Amino acid sequence: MAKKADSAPAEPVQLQAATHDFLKALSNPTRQRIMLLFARGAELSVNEVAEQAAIGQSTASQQLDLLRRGGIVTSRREGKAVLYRADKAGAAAALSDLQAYLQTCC
Amino acid sequence: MAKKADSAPAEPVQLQAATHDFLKALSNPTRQRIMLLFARGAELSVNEVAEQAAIGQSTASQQLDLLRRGGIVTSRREGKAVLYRADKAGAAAALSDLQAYLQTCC
DNA sequence: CGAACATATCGTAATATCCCGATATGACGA
DNA sequence: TCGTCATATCGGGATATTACGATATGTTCG
Repeated sequence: MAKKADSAPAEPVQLQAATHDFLKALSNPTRQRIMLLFARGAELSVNEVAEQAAIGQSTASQQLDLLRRGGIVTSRREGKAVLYRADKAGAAAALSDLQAYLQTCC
Repeated sequence: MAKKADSAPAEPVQLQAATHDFLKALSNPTRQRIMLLFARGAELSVNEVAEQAAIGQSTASQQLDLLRRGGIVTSRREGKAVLYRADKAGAAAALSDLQAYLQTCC
C-alpha cells in the first residue's frame, strides 16, 4: 500500500486519525488487559477473550472492534468463530507516528 | 541516572500507571492541539495556551494539569504566571514503556 | 430446512469526560 | 495592606464511554 498521498511535503505534525484511534484504544484498562491476552502471538476467539478478561461477550466484541479500529489487532473467520490476534505491524506504525508527533511538540 | 534500572528483574508487562495517564492525556484532540503549541521548546503561560488553543482559561488550566500528570509537560512559576513547556524526558520515558508493552502483547 | 453455536448489534443505565462561567487562591507592586 | 492580574478550583450541563442483557445476524451440521 502506498503511503498517504497528500500535498504535505514531509512532516505530518498532526496526529493521524489512525493514531488517535490507537491512543484511544490503549487508554482503557480493560482493553489493555485484553491486549496482554495476545502475548506470544496467541489467537483467541471473542468468547475466549470474554472469559479470560472477565467481561461479557458483547463487551468483548465491542472492545475488540475498537482495538481493531485502533490498528492493534486483526481478525479472521475460522468457521463459526472469529479469531483475533495482535497486529504487530499496525502497532509499530502507530508507535512510529506517535514518536514523530512527540518529536515535533517535545 | 540509570535508565531502566528498576527493582524488578522481570518485565513490567502491565502498563505503568504513568503511561496510562500519558495515553489518556494524548487521546484527546484539544490536548493534542495544545501540545503542538509547545513545538520548538516554546514556553507558554496558561492564558497564552487558552488563547492560542481557543479554549477558556479554566479549561486550559485543567487540560494542562492533565498533560502534566501524563508527564508530557512541566511547569514553573514566573512571577504571577505559570509557564508550561514540553517534557521531553517524560515523553521519551512513556514512549519507551509503551514500546515495551507493545513488544509484550504484539 | 432447522437446531445449535458464535459473534455482532441494539437499547440502556451508570459513570466519566469535556468545557464553561463563577469564584477562590496566590503573587506582585503601589 | 490593598488592588490587580494570573492561575486554580468549584459547580454544572452537555456529551461520550463503559458494560451489560436481550436480540439479531451469520455459520455449520444433522
